[in-house]
Amino acid sequence: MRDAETGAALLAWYDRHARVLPWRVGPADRAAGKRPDPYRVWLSEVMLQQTTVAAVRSYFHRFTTLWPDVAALAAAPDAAVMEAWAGLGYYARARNLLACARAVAADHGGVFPATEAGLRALPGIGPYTAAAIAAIAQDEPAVVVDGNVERVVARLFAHPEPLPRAKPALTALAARLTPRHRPGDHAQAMMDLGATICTPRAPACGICPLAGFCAARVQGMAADLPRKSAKPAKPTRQGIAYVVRRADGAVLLETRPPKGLLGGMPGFPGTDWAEAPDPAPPIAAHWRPAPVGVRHTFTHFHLHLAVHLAKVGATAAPARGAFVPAADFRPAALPTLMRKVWDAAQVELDDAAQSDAAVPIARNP
DNA sequence: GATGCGTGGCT
DNA sequence: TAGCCAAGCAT
Repeated sequence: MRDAETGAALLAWYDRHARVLPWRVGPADRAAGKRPDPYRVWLSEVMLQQTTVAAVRSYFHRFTTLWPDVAALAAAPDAAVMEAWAGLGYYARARNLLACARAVAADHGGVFPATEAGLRALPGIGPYTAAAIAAIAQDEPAVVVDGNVERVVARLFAHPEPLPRAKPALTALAARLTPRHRPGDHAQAMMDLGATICTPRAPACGICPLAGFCAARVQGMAADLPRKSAKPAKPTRQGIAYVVRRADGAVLLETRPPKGLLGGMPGFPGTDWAEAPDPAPPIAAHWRPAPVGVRHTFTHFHLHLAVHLAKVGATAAPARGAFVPAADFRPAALPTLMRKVWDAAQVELDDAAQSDAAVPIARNP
């Protein structure tokens, strides 16, 4: 087979074209034997789960500035970590990140486990992330399989089986290419190739270092692989978000339940999100609808929210949530949906002030 | 194995 | 525009 030859061509390409990323060790340091910091590799890999490099950069910088090592992160308050994660999405990652940091600090002497199996046992570290840390930070010949690798090997071997059923077969194919020498660079090379050349649509086969090894290219079907089984359509759900300001400027917020959608994050009280939600305002007040609502799309449904506004007196007692003093309220600490709600609440009747996130209620069916 | 879980960019 | 997609994990 030409597996070894393929791997060599990939590493040769990587040595010339590796992307410069804040969590990577540069070529000179790598040649000098320097390994990347497992903490930074772990943090970046968790942030990169289902998330683009462009979105991760500023968050990675903020986290490593606030918490330069795993001990510092383990000692951070929950709310500070959730706030720093606000806007990045998939908030279970932030909860597991903190749980993992505390487990490493408490149970492993502040040092990440040296093996893939040890890493895999930590919260928020699944098969991909364990393999990535083991390969990149610890030079273990772990088989790293993410969406990029699946796509690259599906094309290299012209594997026609649709995902997710093809996952085990693609993992076996990826294992054939994984070298014992420089497995971390190999893994990063596969992912760089998938992100920049072997892209989902319109792959740049003309400049691909593996073009001569690619079965799909020979068959003219690279752009059609990997096949994917059809996904169900997203339903649309409705709801009302309630924005209450007290006379002193305090804002009524509640912390969402620790699990589930936007779990553990702050937000405005509201109805449930359903086809026919049950209106239950969190406080007695004179409510008026904001002139614009909010549209937001989650992974598995579209959401249209009406925004209802009220001002209340200094002694008003809410049935849900708690008033946050104006000085402590930061919209940036909210998940994006709730930031859109806040933006909509600011629009009042001034059309010129409408943000991109706010749309006229009339457009919400 | 299927489902739930965010967000922003791209076509 | 509406859908697709991105360095997945937990249950």
